[in-house]
Amino acid sequence: MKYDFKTIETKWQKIWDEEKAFAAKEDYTLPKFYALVEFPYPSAQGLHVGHPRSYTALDIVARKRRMQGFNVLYPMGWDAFGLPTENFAIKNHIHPEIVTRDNVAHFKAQLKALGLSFDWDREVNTTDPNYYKWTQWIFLQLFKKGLAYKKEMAVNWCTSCKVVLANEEVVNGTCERCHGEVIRKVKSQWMLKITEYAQRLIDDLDQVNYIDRVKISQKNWIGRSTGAEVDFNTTAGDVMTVYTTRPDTLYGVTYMVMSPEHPFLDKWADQIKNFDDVKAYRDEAAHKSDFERSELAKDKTGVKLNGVMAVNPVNDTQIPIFVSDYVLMSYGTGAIMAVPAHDTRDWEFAKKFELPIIEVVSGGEKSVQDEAYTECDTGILVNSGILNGLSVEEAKKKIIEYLTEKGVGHEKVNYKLRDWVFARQRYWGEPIPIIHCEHCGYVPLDESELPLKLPEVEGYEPTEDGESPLAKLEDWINVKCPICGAPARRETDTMPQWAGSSWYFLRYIAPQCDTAIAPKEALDYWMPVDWYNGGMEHTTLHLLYSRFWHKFLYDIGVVSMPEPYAKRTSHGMILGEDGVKMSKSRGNVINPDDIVNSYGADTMRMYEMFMGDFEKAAPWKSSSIKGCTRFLERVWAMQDKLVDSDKYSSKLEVMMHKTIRKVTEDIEVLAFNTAIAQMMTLMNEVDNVKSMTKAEYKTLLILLNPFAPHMTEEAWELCGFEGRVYQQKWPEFDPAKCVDSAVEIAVQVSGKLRGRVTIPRDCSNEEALAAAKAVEEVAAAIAGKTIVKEIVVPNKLVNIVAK
RNA sequence: GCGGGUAUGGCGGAAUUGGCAGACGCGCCAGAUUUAGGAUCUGGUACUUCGGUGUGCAGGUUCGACCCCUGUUACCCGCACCA
Repeated sequence: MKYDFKTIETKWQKIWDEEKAFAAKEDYTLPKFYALVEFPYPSAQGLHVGHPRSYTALDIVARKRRMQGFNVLYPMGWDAFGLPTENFAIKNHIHPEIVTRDNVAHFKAQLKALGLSFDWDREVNTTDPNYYKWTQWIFLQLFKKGLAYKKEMAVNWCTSCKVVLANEEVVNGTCERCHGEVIRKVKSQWMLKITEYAQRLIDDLDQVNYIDRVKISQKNWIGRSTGAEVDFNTTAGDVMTVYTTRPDTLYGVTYMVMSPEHPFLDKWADQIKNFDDVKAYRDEAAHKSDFERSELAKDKTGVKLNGVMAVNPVNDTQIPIFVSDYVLMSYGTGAIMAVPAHDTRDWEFAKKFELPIIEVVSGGEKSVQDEAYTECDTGILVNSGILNGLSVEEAKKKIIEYLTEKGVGHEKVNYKLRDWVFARQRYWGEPIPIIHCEHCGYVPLDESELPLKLPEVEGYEPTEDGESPLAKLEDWINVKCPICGAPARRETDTMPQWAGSSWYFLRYIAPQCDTAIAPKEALDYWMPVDWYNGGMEHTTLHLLYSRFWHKFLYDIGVVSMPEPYAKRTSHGMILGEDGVKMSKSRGNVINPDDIVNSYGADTMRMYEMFMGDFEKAAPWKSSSIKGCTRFLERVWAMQDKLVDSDKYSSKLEVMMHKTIRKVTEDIEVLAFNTAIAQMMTLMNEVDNVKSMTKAEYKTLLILLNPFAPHMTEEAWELCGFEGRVYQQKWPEFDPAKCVDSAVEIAVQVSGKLRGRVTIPRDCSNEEALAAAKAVEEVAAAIAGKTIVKEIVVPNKLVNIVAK
């Protein structure tokens, strides 16, 4: 009988819906398993073949867990706020809500066609007011705890579109859309104090099971460093504090550098004799984009301050101060001490401005006049007063003690992590529930007024001066201050797209709940997420933001554990057939609908799981798909040829146990390709022995069900087996039955393979050696030689070393 | 520049983590079936001058190295003057 995937797949998808086969149960006495995949942004392009790679992988895990007796929560939703939808709305004058609704419907149909076992009753959508009510609620809690605040921030400003751009929209220093000039402009923005959680975000990584490279990228992004803050007196009177990771090189400081944005510059305007030059330099720097400023290859530029000098606290030497844009206001104190002998950037600057270079750590290969000696951990301090003769490590310790004692410095930890800019001047995002009153400042909306719904607007374009389109709605903006009743104005910025995805996994637990994110009891039962899979592109920001919010919710008692995800894995990207990233412009995009239509969902799932190492990028290969179809059809065709027995046959028993073990274990480590290979090997073996019992077939259908759920259910039903496959118990293997009674071992002579011999498993070393020496080629190779050593690796190989 | 990753047949990839390199699949070759093509089935398939040689390259450790060590090259991803 031909396998008609179209009819069969639709049939089973309908049955699963009707039977609510994959609904998570609200029985908190059962062992639970929460499987999570990143919810997609429902773009107009529809599903990408990359999405099902992740979804199918955890679908396999979820289906297996259900058969292993777990109460499984495997949900899906939509991260639907965002720019592409808004841009589409602007261009076509269609409400983003309608665009979103259509895109979601399309995505959902595509996902359903793949037979993924999501619990669709728990679908969430970040743009649903019942959802973003709680996004806004969390923001209010952050605000009340002082973790949300407003700050003047430099933003990317397109001078021709007159709009604020996100960093991702700035390409090579120009606007992504119009290629106009992008400059930095100061704007007052909502910020979240994620930096307050920096240390905990590092420390708690020890509690979770993330793949190493994810932990490493989290740590690198947070960028913790230890060093010291050192106070330098200046002839202007003010104390200039710098941050350094190398306080041991303090005697090598030959000048100082301030960031162009440093507030002391204006303060010293009268004392700086060349203030006009300084001001000109600062203005120039302000007009440079981030890209221009950070372009690595560029020359160091700067202006020396005439009339103000700094004083080195360790030797009272007067040194010049420069202003240069290689020093960032946003890190450390916005000013540095320059040690050209031991820092490449300082060295370049010193060479250009002909400043002295003093070696304070000896041991470099070249003179410090020719090259900065930066990797000097093993060096010895010289020209350094009280530090002379010490190692770098000792010198750091001693100088910090010295500075602390004198009251001019102390040890200091710094992080690269910045506070999170939590505002966009856009329409299609969650309104920020804050009212600004002249008298009372920023006043939070009362929680009873949540959700603060997005009002209707005429157009979705930002205003002339870059404000959100909400700024045009005078009726909506003008409200009374909730505290004093005076006229006040609503915040018109909206939240960034990251907001909704920072806590969505909590909402799946009770998507309809209108009194809380979810009942505490339910949160305590389901959290943490047991297994979260997603792309490498989200391993820094999304993971960090959501961990931060979760820790905050833990601090205020909403959730009971500090980390949201017990385990995090990452899938590799699916590349085009040409081995490069799929993109419309390259024309190498594969549409998942086409694959499902011509091969069926089961083949599509199998292929994506079989195509390569799950964690690595893999190129799509249309010609390889049929291997999976062939395998499924071979399994399908077996149903008419079964031997009526409820036992494993002696011929296949070992193979069955081996297969159960391999599939069971491989799914746990995301090795789907080898799990499938093992089932293929089993089918090859069935061909060899020319028979398969009903018991063997049943086991195979269960093992294969998570991968190819439709075909296996249909075959199960046609065979007249009881119930559904998804209701079966996951098969168990007996380790003792996974081994053959005889093994073929390799025989080497002096490390070279000379033959093979079959011996009984677990036989003695003597027996193995005797059998090995009896092999013709081996005997020939050792004839006339002295045997120096004999190595026996039980059940694997014999190595005879002969001279 | 810094951080992370990768390198194995014609191709995608396996290899119990120091013990038979190339599982499984694609492709290809031959045969069967077929008017033919397609589909399906069976067998073969790293290279080889048949001595051997082979896991990017050069060394090292070991009875034994895709695996460990040292050096090196190429490519991919992320970050970008973080003092």
